Amino acid sequence: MAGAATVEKALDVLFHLHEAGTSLGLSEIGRALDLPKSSCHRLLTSLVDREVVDRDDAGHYRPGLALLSLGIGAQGREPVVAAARPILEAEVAELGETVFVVGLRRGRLRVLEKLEGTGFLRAAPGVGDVIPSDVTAVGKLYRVFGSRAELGSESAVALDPIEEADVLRRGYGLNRDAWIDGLSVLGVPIWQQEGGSGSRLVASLALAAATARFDELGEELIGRRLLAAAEKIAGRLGVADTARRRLGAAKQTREER
Amino acid sequence: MAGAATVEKALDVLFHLHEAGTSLGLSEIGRALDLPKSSCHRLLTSLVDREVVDRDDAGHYRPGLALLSLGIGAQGREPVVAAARPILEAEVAELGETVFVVGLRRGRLRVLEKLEGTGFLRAAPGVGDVIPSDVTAVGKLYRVFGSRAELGSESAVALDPIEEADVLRRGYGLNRDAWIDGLSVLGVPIWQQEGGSGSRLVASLALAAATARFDELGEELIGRRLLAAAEKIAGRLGVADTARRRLGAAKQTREER
DNA sequence: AGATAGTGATCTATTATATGGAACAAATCT
DNA sequence: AGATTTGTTCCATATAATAGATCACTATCT
Repeated sequence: MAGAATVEKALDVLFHLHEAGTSLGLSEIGRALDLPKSSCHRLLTSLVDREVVDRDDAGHYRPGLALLSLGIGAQGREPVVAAARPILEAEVAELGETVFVVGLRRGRLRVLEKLEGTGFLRAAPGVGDVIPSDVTAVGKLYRVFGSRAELGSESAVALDPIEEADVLRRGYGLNRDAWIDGLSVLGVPIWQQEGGSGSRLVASLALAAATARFDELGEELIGRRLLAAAEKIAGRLGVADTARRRLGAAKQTREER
Repeated sequence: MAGAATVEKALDVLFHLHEAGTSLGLSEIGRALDLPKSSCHRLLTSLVDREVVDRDDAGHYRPGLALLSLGIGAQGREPVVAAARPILEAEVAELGETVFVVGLRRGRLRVLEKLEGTGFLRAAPGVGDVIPSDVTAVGKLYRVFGSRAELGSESAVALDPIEEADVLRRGYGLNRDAWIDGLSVLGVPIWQQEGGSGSRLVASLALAAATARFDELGEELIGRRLLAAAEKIAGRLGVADTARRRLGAAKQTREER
């Protein structure tokens, strides 16, 4: 891939700071990424200048607050987020547990929006995070409903036929303690109507709760409510304009050559 | 400033996409930033590869969702945000209007956290956004309480002495229709205790409401509640460790030379 | 205290990398 | 159908990134 090596190094630094969790010193970063201190310093100078990276009083570096504007902006451009928000609010108010929306981007599942429940155990993915596609409820959903080869490499491993049948019959994906122990998740598809023809899986709606609390509510109730909520979101989304899609498709095929 | 020119160009592209609001084509970006198409293409390749920029089906570019993780991560590292969140929730529940926390970063005021009220008119700054320091309530606050020269160039213009006296007497900054017409904002300082000695202005807490609704609640009530809330946040923040501060100070003075 | 090892910042010659014009195929507009 | 605009690829040139050494400074260790 003919990219800009310097830019990729700068992004390496940025993501390393993100993953580190704590503020890092210049030498520390250089050692971790195998970059000379001087190179690191130059990259960080530019990043700090745009507030993409923040330098604290001690001279340590961490991700900067300009990323927050950029990130919120990116989220705001996802139509499904705007459509889902009031529905999420209603579900959280009713069920009291965490609900979130997941979308497929570049073969990976990303949390597009989340609203936390009122329970004590709020363990759930963060907004913007990538979640695994093998063991999760929404992952199963995409493997059944998503068009083949959309999902990354993991999708190569086909879903257990029995489980696939279950998903098709019920209309939702289920995951009990497989992803995170003690956490159960139920995910339903959000279908967007397309001009005339069929409909497309634009995102998934999921509810996560401590397994005990999950059973208290009951799988059947949760499934029913979420399916209804997904319908409402789809209604608010409206019909997608299928124009200007052939161009992109043509490009993709050419790239795959 | 000896930075990495290529990185800065890439950031130019990213911020341009952010500010544009809509998805942009390659030629469009190149024309706006005065960059050759080939250069633009190379920069975008790297940005897309890390999902910092997203390319839609039509081949148009927009800020990517990886920025959301990075942004939320950056926000999570601000101690004042974690301390303020439950307090914000309580205030919104009680008053029903939008409250937000603003911090000073690199001489500019940035919205660190926001919780929207239930009213119809929700006009307010977005999380991560920069707000002006001249006409806003929190801007006045920083010009009175903040140590001199902390704020950028705009602070050079001193605050009206009468207004300054008002802020000192009441303990809060006020802004009626000056920033956005029809919007009134009241801001109070959040002081963090420092080891032994004094205390430092770490952020500001503010409430924004339509002017009519603002008067309905009453300036006196809002001021009293917000000052109390700021105290609570300060209490949750604890005492700052003043260690490892001299190093940074020394560096700053050298840079100013 | 004095010495040592660590830090971040700065400088410079060398080299590798980004540059940007031109040419390309595809697609949209007239 | 022709004209224009799009995104993409190529390549010689010149610029910009590189990485090692050095400097100023602070903590840490005898």
